[in-house]
Order: sequence, then structure tokens, then C-alpha cells
Amino acid sequence: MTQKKPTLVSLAESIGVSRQTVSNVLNAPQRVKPATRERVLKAVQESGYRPSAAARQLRTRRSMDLGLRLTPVTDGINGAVQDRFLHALTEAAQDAGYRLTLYSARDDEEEIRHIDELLHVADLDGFVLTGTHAGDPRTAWLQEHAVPFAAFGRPWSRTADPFESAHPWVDIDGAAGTESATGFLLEQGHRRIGFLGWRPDEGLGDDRRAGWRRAMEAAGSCGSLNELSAATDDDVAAGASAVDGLLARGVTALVCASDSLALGAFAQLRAVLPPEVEPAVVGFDDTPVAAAVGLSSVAPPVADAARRIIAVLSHVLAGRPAGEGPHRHQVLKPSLVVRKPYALGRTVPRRQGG
Amino acid sequence: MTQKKPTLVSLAESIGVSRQTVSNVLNAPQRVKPATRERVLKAVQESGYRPSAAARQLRTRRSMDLGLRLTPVTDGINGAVQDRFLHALTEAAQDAGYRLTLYSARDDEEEIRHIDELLHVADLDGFVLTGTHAGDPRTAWLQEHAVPFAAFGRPWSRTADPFESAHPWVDIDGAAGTESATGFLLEQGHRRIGFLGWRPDEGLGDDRRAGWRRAMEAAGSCGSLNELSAATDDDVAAGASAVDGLLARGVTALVCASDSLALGAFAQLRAVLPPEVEPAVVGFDDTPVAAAVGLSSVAPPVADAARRIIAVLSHVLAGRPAGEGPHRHQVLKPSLVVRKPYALGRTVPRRQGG
DNA sequence: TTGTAAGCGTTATCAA
DNA sequence: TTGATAACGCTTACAA
Repeated sequence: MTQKKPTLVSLAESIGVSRQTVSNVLNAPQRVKPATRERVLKAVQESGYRPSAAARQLRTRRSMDLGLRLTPVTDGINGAVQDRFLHALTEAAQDAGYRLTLYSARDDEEEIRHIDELLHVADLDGFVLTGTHAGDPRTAWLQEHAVPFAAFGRPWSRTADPFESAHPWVDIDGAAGTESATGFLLEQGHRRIGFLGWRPDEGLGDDRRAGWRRAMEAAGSCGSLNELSAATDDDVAAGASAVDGLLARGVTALVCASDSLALGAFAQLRAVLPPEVEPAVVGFDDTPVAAAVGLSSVAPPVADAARRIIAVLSHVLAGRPAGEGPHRHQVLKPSLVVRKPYALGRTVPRRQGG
Repeated sequence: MTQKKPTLVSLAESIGVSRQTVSNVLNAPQRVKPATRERVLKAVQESGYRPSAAARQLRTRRSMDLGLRLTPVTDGINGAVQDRFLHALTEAAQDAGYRLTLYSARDDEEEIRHIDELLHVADLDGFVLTGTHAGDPRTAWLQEHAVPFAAFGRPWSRTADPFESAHPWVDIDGAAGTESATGFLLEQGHRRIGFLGWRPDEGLGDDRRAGWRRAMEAAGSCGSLNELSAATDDDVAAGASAVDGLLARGVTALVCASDSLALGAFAQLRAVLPPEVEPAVVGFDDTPVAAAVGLSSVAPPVADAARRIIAVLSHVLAGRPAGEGPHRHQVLKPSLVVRKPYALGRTVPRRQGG
């Protein structure tokens, strides 16, 4: 039943060639005479021989294994993005001949320790970084130690140009996303469109806010833009409680930095507005929650991003020159998913705790 | 900057002992004289030496690596369970000294091919199976090939006793979950409580239906139970469209086999019932969507399950006898999370009795 | 075009 | 208690 696994040697012996010939057939077929090549390949097929990754790794110093940190699911809503990303990344890595090893870390420092450990112990070939932010210690560490990696997220910095960055990265154009969301609301006739986002972060959040601002300014709404913008924590309750202030300033529609915020805002608007007025809210990330409650949302092409990340990273790992191959810095445009809200309820959402 | 990685040999030379002594300090400390042991350990610390997994694996034939399939996120709602499970599993594996390798497969046959491949190539020590079902070809294959594994999900079968199963598994007691959900609705005064589930599957779905049935029978509702039960696909739309038929049969409250179904049913009830009537619906899995919408739901202890799976599996892999150590077959009771619709973020968890 | 020799870093075996 | 020797399965360099 369970057959003993053939090795290069046992296979070579069984067909009367040296183990080197078999290795060549697999790694440098052109060096082997077609006739013997055929014979060897047939034997490989029949025996089900697969080279041992450990042995190969020991010799070549390449593990064909990539590392990815799994961040704790904070909120469950925005966590869905990680889920989709992970899945696409697994498939892309698999297709490219790489395996994916997960590790879990609470913060950047812990992640660095894990990377260091995995580098020593398992000889990982490279890493995929997610959630890059201003002053990210991980990119610095990896570059210092000459570890190949690609980031999902540009290197946020006020001073440096991300397109000059030494490491490859793929990112979503958040600004373009909120810009098109704002454009959509403008088309619907809204003029005082608010933005509900996070506190200034020199990163993701500011980028999304910038897109809204750009669209508003292009539409001629200058001057009072600051008062249409709110900055809070990233959860449903915070989204709900920010709404009243914005309404007081005459806001009739909202672009949000996340689906969590959007959902909170949406629920609150449902509670406050007259029943015949449909709340005009657009979220960000197109999570299952948005789909479930019928919330419009900006949909980042995470699966595409994952594939591109593997493409650049494996290009780098193959030792190919940076000039050819996939672009080392890519910004992907999100799309807008427009939905009609379900009638889920009219109750007032409340802030947890106090 | 980047220091050259020390090896067993270089480390041994640097302190003037044989490489074997260093190896012994690490793997069989009791065989080494305390004095030298100290000396070696100190050198290990200072040099930051870590044994190479590949070399060790080549020698010991153990990879300290476990495999897990990542199933495609079908619906996004129920997928959240996989996310939580994966996270807990990663941490547990990490803590137990194992690494986790992911692979993606569309169906059981493809999974088996991947397992076979990973076994040959990467010498994985074991696998974690999820989503077991009646007539599962994977368990058969793994047993036939003597591959260690543990399943999240009992071996569903009409004939065989799952507790007699040869392989370890951990499962959620779905019936207990729906039973307590039904009990909760009974307490609220409902009498005609419907069940909205999937078509008969000799597995997960039937189990959840059975719990509802048990609670209803215990409450004296015999006879007409079948007409209170509906079976559909597992998505929001199907949940919504099943509602009318159930209402026509006098159902006043619903226990659902998933949050997708529950959400659909809930939305439909909101649309159909008079505004002052709060729909009484309980979902299953306690997904972020349920939390966001304020839907009561049965919460399976997935994180706990993940930890227990790693515990049994690593017990098996350590070659320990089945008699001692963690139980090889474990059924975990879910809890019921009671929410008020749209009381966003405000949850009242209830403990499940007995 | 094919075969031989050496070595990747570790642990198992056994002798000192 | 310690150390020498021999693998584990593979690839690289070089010789035939």
C-alpha cells in the first residue's frame, strides 16, 4: 500500500544510470541525450519520485518557502480583507512553486523576531509584509539584513518618494477609491459630502481622505472642507457616534474609510433620518458585511494585488534584474460596488461601555 | 551587519569541543557534563545559533511542519469561521514548535493530491483536516497511507460510531447549540419555532437540525415538527425566500443553521412583519456580520477547538500512547450570544448549560 | 553525454 | 562523558 519513497539514487539504480543523470534530467534537461531523458522521465513518472525539499534546500540554500504574518483579527469586519488576500496569496505562491509559512505576531517587533527566527531555522527565501505604515521598523530591518521581501502597502513617508523605494511593493490606490466614491455621490446630486475616517496617520487613512478632498475640490467645494471631515477610531460604534456632528454641518452623504465606520454611520442615519430618505453612505473594502447589509463600498482588488506581489517577489528571488519583469512598484485602482440597502432595522445604535 | 550564520561545526570549533557534544547539549542534555553543558549553552546564546531545520529534517525525517488546506471563501459570511480557526491554529502550532504550511484546493480529490505532494516533497509531519463530511475520501486516504492527522469535525457516518474512529478529531456540538438557541426562544414565550437549514447531509446540517428538534420535542411540540422546518441553499437570498412559507405555517421565531440564512430571514421578516414586532431569529457561527447587524447567534469555540487539535496532533506526533494525553475525540459546547437587533457592539453572552 | 567526488548541517551509532 | 564515523538526499564542480 504505502510504497517506500524512491530517492534519486534508488531511481537511478533501477534504470541503470548514475544519480547525476537523473538530477540533470530534472534540473538541466538540455544536457542529457533525448533518449536517456525519456527513459529517466518515464521512470520518474512511474515511481512517483519527487525530490526532497529538505535535501535540495540543504544543498542550494533555497527553501522555496515564503513567510507571511497573520495579524490578529481585531474587528472581524475589516479582517475579511486579510482573508481574501491570504487566499489569493496561497494560490499564487503555490502556482509559482513556493510554499507559504504562517506566523503570528502581535506587533512589528515580535514580527521581526519571528522573521529572524524563521530565517535562521527554516531558511525562508522571502517575506510578504502587510499593513505597512509610516516609520515601519520591519522594512528597515529587512533591508539592513538583505532579506528579500515585497510589501502589500507602499512605504508611507512624508519625505521619501515611495516610487524610489528599494524594495518592491504593491498597493491599492485608496485615494482613487474614495475619489470615485465621492464622484458617485456627486452624480447623485449630493453637494455637502462628508468624510468619515481615522485620525491622521501619514498613511492609509490620510490617503483615503485625500481622494475625497480631491473630488470635492474638483467639484468646486473649497474652503469649508475641514468641517465636513471627521476622524475617529475604526469601529462601528465610532462610526455611529460621529454622524450627528456631521449632520449638524449639513452633510447629506458620507464617504467612509472603512466598512466598519460606514456600517455604524449607516445605522445611525437610518435611525435619525426620516424613513423615506435613503442614507447615502459608501464604505471601503467591500467586506461581506457590506454585501450583507447592502452597503455600497469601494472594492480593492486584493486578489490581484496578491498575485502581483508573488510575481515581483519571485522575480526578485529568481535573481532576475530589476529592469525586466513586473514593475517593482504598483498602485492598483479599486472599483466601486454600488448596492441598494436592505431594510434591516431602525433602532438606534449605541456606543458600547460609556 | 549581516553576520554569517554559525553552524554546529563552527560553533563547536570556536569553543573547542566536538560537534557531537554541541548536538548532545541540545538534544540530550543529560548526557553532557554540567560544566561543558554550561559552556556550550553560553556559546549558543552568544552566537545566536539555531539548528537548521532542513539539515535536521534530512536526518530525523521530521519536518516539524503541519499542513492545512485553505478552502475558497464562498460566501464571505461563513468564511469568517475559517479565519478565526486559522489564526488560533497558527498560534497554537507556533507555540507547540510546529510550522504551518498552507495549500489551496477546490475539492477533496485536489486536496489529496496536494497532501500526497507535500508528503513527498516537504515531508510534512501531519495534517489538519477541516470540513469533514459523510463519505469523506480524505480520511480514508490518510489512514490508508498511515499519515498522522487530526480533523476539525467528527467523522460523519450513519453506521459507524465517531467515538470509535481511529483518528483524533475535535468537533463543535452543533445540536447542543441549536438546542440552546431553541430553548432561549422558548423562554421568550415562542411556541412555534421554525428551523431553517440545509438539505439533508448526514452531517453538520442534520446535527444542527437535530438539536432544534430535540428542544422542541422536550417542550412537547411533537407531531407537526416537519412542517416547521425548511431546507435550502446556504446563502442570504435563500434564507429570505424561505421565510414566507414558514410564516404561513404559523412560525413566530426561527433557529437557523448559519448566519447567512439568519440574515436573509431576518431582513425578510423585517420587511414583512409590522414594525413593532421584533423578528426573533438566531443564527449560527457568530460571524462579524451577525455582530454588525445585531443578530443573536450560536458561537462555536473555534479558537479552543484549534488549540485542542494541535494538542492531540502533537501528542500523536510525539509518539505518545493514545491512552494518556488529551482525549482523542472531543465535542465542544458552543455558547449562545444574545443580541438586540442593531444594538451594535452590545452583546450579552450567555453560557450554555449542561 | 555521462559518471565521480565532495559537501550542505544535522543526528545515530558506537568506540574511546 | 566525549568524540570519530557514517549516513540523510540532493546539487555543483570537475573528470572521463
